[in-house]
Amino acid sequence: MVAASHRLCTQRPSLLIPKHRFQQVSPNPDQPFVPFSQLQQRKLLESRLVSLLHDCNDITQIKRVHGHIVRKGVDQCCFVLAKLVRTLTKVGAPMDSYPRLVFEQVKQPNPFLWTALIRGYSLQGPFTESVILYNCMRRDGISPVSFTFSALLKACTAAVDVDLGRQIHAQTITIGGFASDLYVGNTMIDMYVKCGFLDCGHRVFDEMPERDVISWTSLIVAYAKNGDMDSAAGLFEGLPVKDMVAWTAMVTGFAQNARPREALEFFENMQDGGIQTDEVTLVGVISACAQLGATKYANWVRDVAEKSGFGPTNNVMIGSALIDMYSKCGSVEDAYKVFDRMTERNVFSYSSMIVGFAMHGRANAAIQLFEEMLKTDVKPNRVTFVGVLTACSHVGMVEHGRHLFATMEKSYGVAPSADHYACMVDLLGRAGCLEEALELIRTMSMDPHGGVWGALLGACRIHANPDIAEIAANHLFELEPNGIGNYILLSNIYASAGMWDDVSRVRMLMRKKGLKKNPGCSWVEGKKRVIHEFFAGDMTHPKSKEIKQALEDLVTRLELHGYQPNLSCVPYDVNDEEKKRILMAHSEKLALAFGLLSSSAGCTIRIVKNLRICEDCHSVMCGASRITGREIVVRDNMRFHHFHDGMCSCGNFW
DNA sequence: ATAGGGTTAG
Repeated sequence: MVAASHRLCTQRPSLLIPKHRFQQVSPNPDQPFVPFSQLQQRKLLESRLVSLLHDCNDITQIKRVHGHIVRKGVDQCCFVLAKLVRTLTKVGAPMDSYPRLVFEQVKQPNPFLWTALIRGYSLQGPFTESVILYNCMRRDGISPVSFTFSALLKACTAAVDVDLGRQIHAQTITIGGFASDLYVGNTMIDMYVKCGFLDCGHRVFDEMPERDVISWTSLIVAYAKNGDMDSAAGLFEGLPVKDMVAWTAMVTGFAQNARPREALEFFENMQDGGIQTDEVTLVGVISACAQLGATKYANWVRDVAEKSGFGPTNNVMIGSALIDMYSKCGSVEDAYKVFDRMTERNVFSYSSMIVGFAMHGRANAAIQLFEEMLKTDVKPNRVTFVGVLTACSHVGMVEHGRHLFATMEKSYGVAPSADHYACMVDLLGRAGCLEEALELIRTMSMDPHGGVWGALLGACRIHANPDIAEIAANHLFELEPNGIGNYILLSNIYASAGMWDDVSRVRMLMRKKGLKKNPGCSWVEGKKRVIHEFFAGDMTHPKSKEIKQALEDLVTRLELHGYQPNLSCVPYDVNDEEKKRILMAHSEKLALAFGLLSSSAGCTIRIVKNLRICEDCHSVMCGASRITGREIVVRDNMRFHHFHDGMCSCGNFW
């Protein structure tokens, strides 16, 4: 019985119908007309019903077909009903209601109908229901099919339950041959890696008798998510046939691991190879551009997106990614244009825009947009609050921030996380309330992370408070033993307070740990989307001579306007001449000089820096914007600085 | 049936 229905169900009769019909109508006088057998007619009917179900997109359509099934008297046909259950699952009908009822009305469900139900629960949960059903199925003596195991493994993945997954893995081996099934193997890899057992996933991969591009891609993604792009690239290299999804996994992997240049490199190779691009690829590429801050490149990517048919008006994800990209490329206006054009907005779109305003010091715009958002159906999330609180912090709106923080859980259902505490510490700290900030940390119900203590340490630098700085730093040294920035910040705080013994103590500590200062690096976009990169003291650029000369000329002019090099920005114990030399070689100054040389008057100069901009460079940028009449936008690792006519948007407070 | 997706923080 089981075997018979099995044979019935594995056929895809829809492809056979035209052929049968053709044979019937072809005139052949030698062959008498043979009517369809009852079985043939029934198969024809079933395949028609299945294809009807295939086109159903909502529950009313499905109900209509169901009525048809009942009227035609095939309401016990498991093949058709399995399709019905799968379709119901697809449109999101709750498993316990309609799909369950369909299943329970059948006297002898076949493996496919069982599996359709198991699969439904593995998508919607409760995931234990999938396992219960599997056990019932075995108890009734029904043999599972490979699809059954895929569905069960998917439930394990969704429930992040590797123990159950291992049991099912064992079953696929004992029950007979299922472990060598390609689909089962692929789902198994996915289960192991999503549960965090990459090595197990790799072993399954190694043991599979047959693999396809999906097996490889699952592993590539797993390595990428683990931060191991080199292994991912090694696998990708060995992948015989690379499809769009595999390429996209590489592009996205590099983007997510802060290696935007390689992400773009892969994207370009992908295009050269004639591989199609879809919205998922573009999201990765846009995110890479955002990290690079490369405006011309960004505009090109936007063109590519719109030519491929994806723009802010028809795709929320692309739109939100573009908002982020334009904000990070220094143009909050362009970001807002995108936001404005979007026909559909979700929490990502709003949060990205709010964060964008905050980054650019447009706190009022951020808060206003937040209030606008509250009038819509879109609910704020953790990120939204990080954005608004950051905005308050940058303009010193202490009271507003306090109020938001106090009410966010009650009014909006977002419980403050350590990140939000970090924002509050930043807000209070910048406003000079260092003790209150420290007290707030002490009241936290969760463990404060590096961000919280880091915000306090940063505030101590602004307000020159070495005592509290020491408390914050000690926590940071424990939490982030290799975070070089913390040591430098603390030593700078001691240095400005003239506590030289403590300065050398911190330096000793750094030396003992073998920590070296990250090299400062800035980049600026030249002509033709080429990105020019400068390290501190870097003389490797082909135009180094001109750059050095241009910088000297600029500084000479600035000195006439009262500029004096801020020697305290050099935390080394060297003479003043040497300090001046070091200051003149800061990467952001090199980038500025190159930008002035290589762009025409009236062009905004956009510079991106990997570290926080130093005070001396900040004042040079201010001065340069005045005497050259240029707009200068610097993105450092924290925020944006818009220099215009001698002033900066950060209000010299960063 | 099975693979790829956007935002935050010192």
